[in-house]
Order: sequence, then structure tokens, then C-alpha cells
Amino acid sequence: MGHSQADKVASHLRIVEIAAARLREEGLERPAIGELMREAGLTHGGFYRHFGSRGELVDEAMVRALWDGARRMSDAVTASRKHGDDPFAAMVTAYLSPEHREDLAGSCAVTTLGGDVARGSELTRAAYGNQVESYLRVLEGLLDEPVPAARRQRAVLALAAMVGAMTMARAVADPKLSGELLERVGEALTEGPS
Amino acid sequence: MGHSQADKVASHLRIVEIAAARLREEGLERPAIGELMREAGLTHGGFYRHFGSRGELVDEAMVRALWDGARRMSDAVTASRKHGDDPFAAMVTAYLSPEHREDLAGSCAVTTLGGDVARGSELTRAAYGNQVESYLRVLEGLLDEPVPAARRQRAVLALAAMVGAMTMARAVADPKLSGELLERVGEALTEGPS
DNA sequence: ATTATCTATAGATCTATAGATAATGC
DNA sequence: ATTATCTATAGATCTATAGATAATGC
Repeated sequence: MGHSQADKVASHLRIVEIAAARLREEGLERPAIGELMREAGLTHGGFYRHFGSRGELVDEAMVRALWDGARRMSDAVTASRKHGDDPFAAMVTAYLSPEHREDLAGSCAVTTLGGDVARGSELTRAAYGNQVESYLRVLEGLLDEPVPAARRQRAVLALAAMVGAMTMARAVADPKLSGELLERVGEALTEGPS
Repeated sequence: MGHSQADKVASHLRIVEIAAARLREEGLERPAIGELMREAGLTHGGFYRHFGSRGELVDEAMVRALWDGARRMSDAVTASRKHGDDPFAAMVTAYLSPEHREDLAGSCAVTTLGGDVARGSELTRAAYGNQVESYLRVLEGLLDEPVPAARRQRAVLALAAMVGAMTMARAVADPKLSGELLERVGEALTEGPS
């Protein structure tokens, strides 16, 4: 029985981290408290010393999921800058990669949990909005379009197309169609100068 | 107690119709059989003379939801042809309208249930794929781009952008950002000749 | 003494089934 | 006689709480 306050902080973090992954795999409603606690190496009953309710964990885990779901893209941008490649194209390619499609647990929550958040708490929807705005600012920074309004429009189009393509690529039964959605949108967005 | 076989057919249809709306409002898991049956004017226990399990109803209701969620768009295309307007622009505008954003129960299930279908049954994912392919063919038919590959690419980009924009517009807390997402994507897709 | 975690359980909810009821349809 | 629907309930599952246990930290 770990008992120190340091242990409690570590337990809390572990629960949120596990929930952030499991929510993306199974949606905001499915994973049961008992399962999450077991996966964290704890028992069901201890949960309520960490969170007032299941909803509180979901809110906290959503913030975490939104944040670390963006890592794949920011990593790709960083790497492309080292190699002198186009960072906008690198971000689009990373987002639309089959690896991202397959890795639900580590995926971008803007796509994976969009539908659930629309029916979710106000706090969750605020965090979601912040992540969308953050993506848009990154994309605007990567585009070398001089007119601000046109730059913003291209950033919004790119983000919307990436989110929509990935949503459909994951839901569609036919692997060929799934691949086509990712590839064609990738081509359309990276064609011409960024 | 209605008892005729005609009544049974009507009951079945009513249950599926109600489920198709409620699933889009609350996701594939939430609505309980008892609620759906009550809304259909029936009682809980009668359910299993119509469906072998809850999953069977979900499969059937998803097919229905995907089908009648496309009506708004096909209506807009028909109307635009009467008025001599651009049918591609009419479809994009109808999809990205605030009315569509608000009307979850009657919305396009490709957007509303994309995340749930990714975790859903094979039958559901097959129906989803058919609806995506159907949308793509409609869009290809509306674009006056002569090169087939380029036409297909533009159709895929347009559908992905519409689905992604609507997903985010529904999930985001800030109404201003929500409106901007719909408007900018609408402008980007209808700018220039279709 | 305090508290992080555990064991045990109450209370709610949901799917699925069993058996009764009352029209339909041969 | 058949069957569409209803009433009632078994069985599973899940959230939240109550009280016990065993380290921590003053």
C-alpha cells in the first residue's frame, strides 16, 4: 500500500494518462472506473479520493488527450525543419499517415473525440476549442501566404480537411477507400506552394 | 393492443426511425431500449420480437440514419437546379449551414457518428463506407473539372473539409469560432469555378 | 493523527427473457 | 391457433459511498 503524498500525485497522473488513452480508444462513456483503476494498478474504491465524480476525470483526461494528441504533428514539424523540408507538408503528412489512423490511443483527440465532445461538458468543449485554435495558429505560421485573411482561410480548410479525412478513413470498412481518402487529401493540401 | 401484421410492420419502422434520430443525438451507445420503445408508444418487453439484440437495431438504424441524413443536401441540389444556381455550391452551403449544425437528429451521420462507427460493427462500417462513396460520386457529378483524377481529388477534399468543419463546429465552445469554421471552409470550397 | 488505498456493498440502470393477455387470421 | 404486445423480473454492470487497513509525517 503506497501511502506517501508523492505516491498520490503519481497515482493521479497515472490514472489521467491511462484515461486519456482509453477515452480515445473507446469514447467518453465506455471505460469503467474499475477498469481504469485496475489498469493503473489500483482498486475501484480509491478513485473518489482523486476525483469527485467520473465526469471530473473525463474533463481532466480530455485536456490531457487533446494536448498530447498533438505531439505527433509537432514532432514532425521539428524534424522537417532539421532536414530543411517543408514543415507544412510534414505536418499534413504526419496527420494523414496510416500510423496515425491506427494509433487510436495516441491519436489527435480533435478527430477521435469530436463527436463525443459535441455531446460533452462545457469544460471539455472549451478545451477542445482551445486545441482547435492552437492548431490553426500553428498552421497559419507554417503557410507562406502573405495576406492574413487568405492565410487564415487556408489554415481552416487544411485543418477541416485533415479532421474529416481521418474521421472517415477510420470509420470506412474498405481499406482501399480508407487509404484513398488520406492520400488524396494529402495531395490536395500539399500541391502547389504552401 | 394493436395486433395485426400491418401494425407490426408500422411498429418496426417507427422504432428504427426514432432510433436513427436518437443515435445521432446521443451516440451509438446511450439511448436505452426502454426509452426508444416508450418514444415509439410501445413497452420495453416487445422489443425482442422485432430485433434479436440491441446491436441489430443499431445496425438497422445506422443504415437509415446514413440514408436520410443526406436528404438535406439532395434537396438543396434539386432546388438549386430549378433556380439555375450552382448545385455544387448549393450542396456545400447546405452542408455547412448553421441549421445543419443545430439539427443533430436529422444531421448527416457521416459527420455525427463517424467516431462511433470507427468503434462499431462491421455492418455499420460497411454502410458508412457506402454513404461516403455515394457522397463522393454526387460531388464528382457536380464539379465541372474535366480531368477525372483531378475531379475525384476535389470531391474527396470537399467532402473531407465539410465533415471536418462540421465536426469541429459542433464540438467547439465558442460560437464565433464555430461560425468561422463553417464560413471559411464554405468560402474556400466555392471560390473560383466549380 | 492523518490519509492513501482497499474491501465490501448499496442503489441505479440496462439488456434480455419468461409468461400472460388480447386481438388477428385461417 | 397464432402472434404482437404487455407485465414482471433475473442477471449483469456501473457509479458512488462506508468503513477498515496500514503506511506516512508531524
